[in-house]
Amino acid sequence: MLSFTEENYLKSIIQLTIFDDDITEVGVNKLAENLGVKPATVSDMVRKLKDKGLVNYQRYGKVSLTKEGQLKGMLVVRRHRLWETFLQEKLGFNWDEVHELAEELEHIHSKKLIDRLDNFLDNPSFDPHGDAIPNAQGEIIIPYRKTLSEGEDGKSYKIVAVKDNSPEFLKYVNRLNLAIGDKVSVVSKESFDQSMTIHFKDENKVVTPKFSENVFVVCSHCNKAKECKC
Amino acid sequence: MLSFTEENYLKSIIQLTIFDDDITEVGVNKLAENLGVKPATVSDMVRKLKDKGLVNYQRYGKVSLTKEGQLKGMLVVRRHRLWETFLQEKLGFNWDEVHELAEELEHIHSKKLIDRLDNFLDNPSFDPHGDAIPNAQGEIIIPYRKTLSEGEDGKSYKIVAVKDNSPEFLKYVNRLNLAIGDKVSVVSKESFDQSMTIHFKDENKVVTPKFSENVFVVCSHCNKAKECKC
DNA sequence: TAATAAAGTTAGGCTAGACTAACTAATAAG
DNA sequence: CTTATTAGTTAGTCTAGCCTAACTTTATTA
Ligand SMILES: [Mn+2]
Ligand SMILES: [Mn+2]
Ligand SMILES: [Mn+2]
Ligand SMILES: [Mn+2]
Repeated sequence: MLSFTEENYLKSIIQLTIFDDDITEVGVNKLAENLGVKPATVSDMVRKLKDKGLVNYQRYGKVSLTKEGQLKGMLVVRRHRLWETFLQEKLGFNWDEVHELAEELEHIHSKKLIDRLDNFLDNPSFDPHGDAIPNAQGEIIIPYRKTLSEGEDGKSYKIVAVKDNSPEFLKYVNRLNLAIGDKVSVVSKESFDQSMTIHFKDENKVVTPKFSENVFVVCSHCNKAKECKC
Repeated sequence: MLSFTEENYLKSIIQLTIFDDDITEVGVNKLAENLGVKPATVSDMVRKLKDKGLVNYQRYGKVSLTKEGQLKGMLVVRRHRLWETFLQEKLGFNWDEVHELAEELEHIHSKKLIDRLDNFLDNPSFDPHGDAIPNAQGEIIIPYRKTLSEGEDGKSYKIVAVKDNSPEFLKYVNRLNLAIGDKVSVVSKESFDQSMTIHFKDENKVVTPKFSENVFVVCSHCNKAKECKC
């Protein structure tokens, strides 16, 4: 049975590799920063995880997940995202509140509990932030999405997810009166500073790249990001 | 913020004092046994809890809860019993499975979460084992109950709770085909070994004191344990 | 290619929460 | 009232997970 800490390491490695544009390995310093600990601490732990067969690693090398490490990590992600969904769907929490609570709930191990929760929620495919929920086998299908910042002038998009999950960002999205599923069209892009004018709900608004780079979209007509010929 | 361990100590002290026939203090050895650790460990921790103002204690003395310790402990009990209720009511777990899971869930602190859970469950008064659920202020009303072993010949009772919460005991109750809310009448008591013949669902069955001492009942007519004149 | 910077490791130390072994205080029995 | 028993404490040790400071390896850049 893995400790909270070990699970958080695996989850962090997943975020920095599998979930980050198909990079397959990550350095100790980056991992340390992501986990909010010092590199020295990660050095130790990563050796421990290697001894347990959860990561591939050798001195001065990069870290990646083994098959088993990935499975265990994905199950943490599964629990996290199912609890987030529960908190929003059943207890009425806002999408900017669920992450923090899920950080605790994700460490409750019972497979039976989590599979029943899944069922209770009608086997959701996505969490409140639009992120895919891994299945009970730890498999995940991440649909291809692009960021709003990649959008083209005049085209219409549907918001499917957000990259940044911080309460600050999510509350800003709330204030803009936008949510997952909403449609926005790109009016114009300013090449000087990457600011963008977008149109939604009968209004034009200017957003910074900090916003548009953190919003995932697909074509509002064909629901695709790649290979859209609309 | 209290650690898991500290919370477990407070909960344990509650169980051994407030919930155990109004005894008000408990010794280090008993506490150690209840927590599954050695007395030396408890000696240390109890001093720490005293320094934090959560227990009354002095060297070689007994341990009891301060006002604050009792409040904090009762909130753990509240969380425990609400999660047990959730697991049974919403996720369809059996009453013999919920305790173990609640042991983990009870340590998730968010007040907002637990109050919303309470609301989601329609503010239940009792958990799956018939135990009262403390309110958000840590107050609890424990109705007066007697054990089936105290029952009188020929009288009819309603099962309101169980004392032993172990899966073994609860599964035995299941096999007897009994549950909270069921009516049983006492046919006869054997003074030699305290065995009891009880009648329910058109059947007579003999039960040992190990059973009858762990089942709480009230009069099936007036719903009282004390002052019943039926 | 040599110097410098960045990345990563090691050694030693800290705290929480557990343990064992040896001790001391309180209580019960004779 | 003295002794034996039980209850409780202390000292020292261990592990997990963190830290800092000093060091080493790898990568970058002149
Ligand atoms: Mn999250
Ligand atoms: Mn999420
Ligand atoms: Mn319980
Ligand atoms: Mn219970």
